[in-house]
Amino acid sequence: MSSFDEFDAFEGASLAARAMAARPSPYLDELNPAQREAVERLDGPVLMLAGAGTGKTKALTSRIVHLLNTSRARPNEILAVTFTNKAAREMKNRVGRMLGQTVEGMPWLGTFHSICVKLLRRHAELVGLKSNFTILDTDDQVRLLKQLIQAANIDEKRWPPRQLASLIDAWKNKALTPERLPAADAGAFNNRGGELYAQYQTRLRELNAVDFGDLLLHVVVIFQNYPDILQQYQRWFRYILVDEYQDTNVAQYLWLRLLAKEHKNICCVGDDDQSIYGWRGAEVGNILKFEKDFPGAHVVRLEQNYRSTPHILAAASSVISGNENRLGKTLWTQQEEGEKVRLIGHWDGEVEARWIGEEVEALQTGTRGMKPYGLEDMAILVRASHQMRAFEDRFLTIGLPYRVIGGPRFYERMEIRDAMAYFRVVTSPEDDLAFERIVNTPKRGLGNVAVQKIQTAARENGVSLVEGARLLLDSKGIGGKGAKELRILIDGIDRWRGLGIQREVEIPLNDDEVIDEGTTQSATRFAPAGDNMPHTELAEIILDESGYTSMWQNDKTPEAPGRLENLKELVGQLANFDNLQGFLEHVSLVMDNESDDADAKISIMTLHAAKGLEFPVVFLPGWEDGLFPSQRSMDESGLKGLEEERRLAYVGITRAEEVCTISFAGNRRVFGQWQSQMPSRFIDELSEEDVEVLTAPGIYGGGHSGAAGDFGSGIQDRVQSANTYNSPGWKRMQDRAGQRGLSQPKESKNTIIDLEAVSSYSVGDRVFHQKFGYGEIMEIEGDKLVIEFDKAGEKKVVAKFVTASTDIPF
DNA sequence: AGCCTCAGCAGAAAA
DNA sequence: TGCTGAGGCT
Repeated sequence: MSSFDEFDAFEGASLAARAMAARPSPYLDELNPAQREAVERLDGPVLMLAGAGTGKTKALTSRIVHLLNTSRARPNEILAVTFTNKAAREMKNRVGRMLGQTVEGMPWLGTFHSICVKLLRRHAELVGLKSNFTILDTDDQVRLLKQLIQAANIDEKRWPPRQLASLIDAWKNKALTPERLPAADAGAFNNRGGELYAQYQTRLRELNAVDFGDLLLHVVVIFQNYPDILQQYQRWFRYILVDEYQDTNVAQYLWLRLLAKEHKNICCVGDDDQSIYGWRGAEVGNILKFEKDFPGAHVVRLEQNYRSTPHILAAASSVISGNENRLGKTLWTQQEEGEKVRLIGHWDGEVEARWIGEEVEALQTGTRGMKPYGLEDMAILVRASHQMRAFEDRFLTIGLPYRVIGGPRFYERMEIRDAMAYFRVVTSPEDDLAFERIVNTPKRGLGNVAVQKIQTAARENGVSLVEGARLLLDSKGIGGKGAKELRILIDGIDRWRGLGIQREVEIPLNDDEVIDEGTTQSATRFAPAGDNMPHTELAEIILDESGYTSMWQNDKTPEAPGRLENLKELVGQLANFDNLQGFLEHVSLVMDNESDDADAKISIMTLHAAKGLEFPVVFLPGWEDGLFPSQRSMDESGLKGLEEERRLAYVGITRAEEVCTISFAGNRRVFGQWQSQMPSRFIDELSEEDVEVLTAPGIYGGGHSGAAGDFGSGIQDRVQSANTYNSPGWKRMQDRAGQRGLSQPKESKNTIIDLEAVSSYSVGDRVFHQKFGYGEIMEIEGDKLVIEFDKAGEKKVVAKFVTASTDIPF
């Protein structure tokens, strides 16, 4: 690592010749001067400091196009890394669009992890793996660690496997192998951390498996231990581009520095003000010390914002200016003035959700003196996911279509993981974790005792679990119904393996992947299915014959049909791959949960999930000290934590294009307990001239609600006794509250009563609801139905959200 | 083996 | 409050 200290000025001479063949570059005319500079300064280290909404992706993609257009590099000599598949996909698409062709020829544009998989498959043997290693996800990782903790006789109550998993993850993010682990770290986890980490790595090698952290770590280790291999890649990648540089961790940083050492043409794009993943190992320091790390670095600031109106931008700037360690940018815009950031306080979280629901409907019809907005133009961004529930409940009640972004990912669903485990058992004989997962799914009468026996048999003979099970059966070490079922399963696995047998052959790498010109490289790969059974068909056979499909067909829970749908989708996706192996890798690494559902719905998501997105209308609820900024974050990381929370606030505000509404509640129920809290300190930091304080009719407005009167005195008392809160927003709110405006009914007037939907039901009907499952109608009120759900209890739901059901109540 | 009850705990989350 | 996991009961 220290060998990096000299990173001298670049040499671009040999490349200048290539630039001779430059073609016209119309895309340059579409850039502003800063973007243009970032695109045209191709040689040497460049740091592109791109503020929110300043056309970062445009600059980045134009730069790639420019590299190709000026013949500085061939498509396969450009390394372009992103964090998410979504970002990689977008870059690919945009470059393709600009070039007017597909970018099949950019094999090194992808996520850190997908690129590392590619590298690691080539050199797996250097870290004791085979090139067809399995990639474990967090769940497998935790199950494995649990076994190790149990074997080490450690109380897993006091020392939970999850905790060890995150420790190991953190170490890998810092590029610490077990050997390099500092004593202080090794002493973590009841003094057994280092030991367990080493055992875990050994076990992974035995299973021919890696976890996500290994993908980077192994490659870094290979680069560090095999200079000749590193050199090959250093030479090959003439130009390196990195997106979201502020999110890189130590391992990624080392990886990049190693690769950039030869040509020194590295362009990192990022925004220190949007660094919100410190808890995930990201080092803001990486971007802050870029100029030191890469001497001669050129810094370009993109400061013209094309997204938000001036008030929104100014409010965001005023908040972020509270942070100390910043590189500093001044965002500006040419847009016209627009709305101020709107601020409103509520009595409690429920009132907040109700108010936002009504406000959304008002904005749809344009009754706020603004143009009407569609639901797809609006988003609610929360700090913690448990805040979402209040909105879901409310929106379900008033029949407002919404979509939650971020939930469980497709491949994290139980049925997908089960199906994949079956495929893994068939394709990788050593995959014990997969076998453990499916051995009793569906139920085969193979419980704990049976699995223990199989494990013992496997261990004693030094074979995999499948082989252990076979031996156990042959030696009659297991009997009864379980034995019969186990035999059927083992026979099934043998048969499926036979059906899907892939010819393992040496085939040359694709031309565009060749790294070292001159030598022909090849790798052991699985040939595309030729005379074998098509793998889609094989997949269906596995799922059917194992009884997995029928398990869900016989399942009566409301989720079952959806799960079968997902399985169908999974098999459908298979058609896009040459074989099961390729598919498994795709699912663990690439498959995400993007719903292409374009229906008009308001989006609900966390602030973290919102990074990179933008919406005309944004709601930012829950700005209360303790929730946002999060108490836990401040307790654990002190000022650093607070600054990251502040950046999160900045990210939130800058998602808004035209209307940004911040709100807080005086009281909130957290884990069933009522808590009252102060408005967020970030509210004080908003520049007064960019904020308009709203009062909620019907809440401040007096009238019938008992809570109305309480609000003023309750929160005021707390605020005055605390005597710390004197924000401009708060003072104005007090003034307004004194005025006692008009009272208005609390229920929305804009909900169109869909009597047609109601009239098709009567009391006693059985119905089905997407979220709550089956239930019976108890009462009909207007356009709403009171339904007693079998699982979820009594709920009031808008009629159009349920469908008639013919199922029999159990 | 599988259902049920009770205790414990609760964070943001890419690959 | 509501989910998860472990252990007890049938």
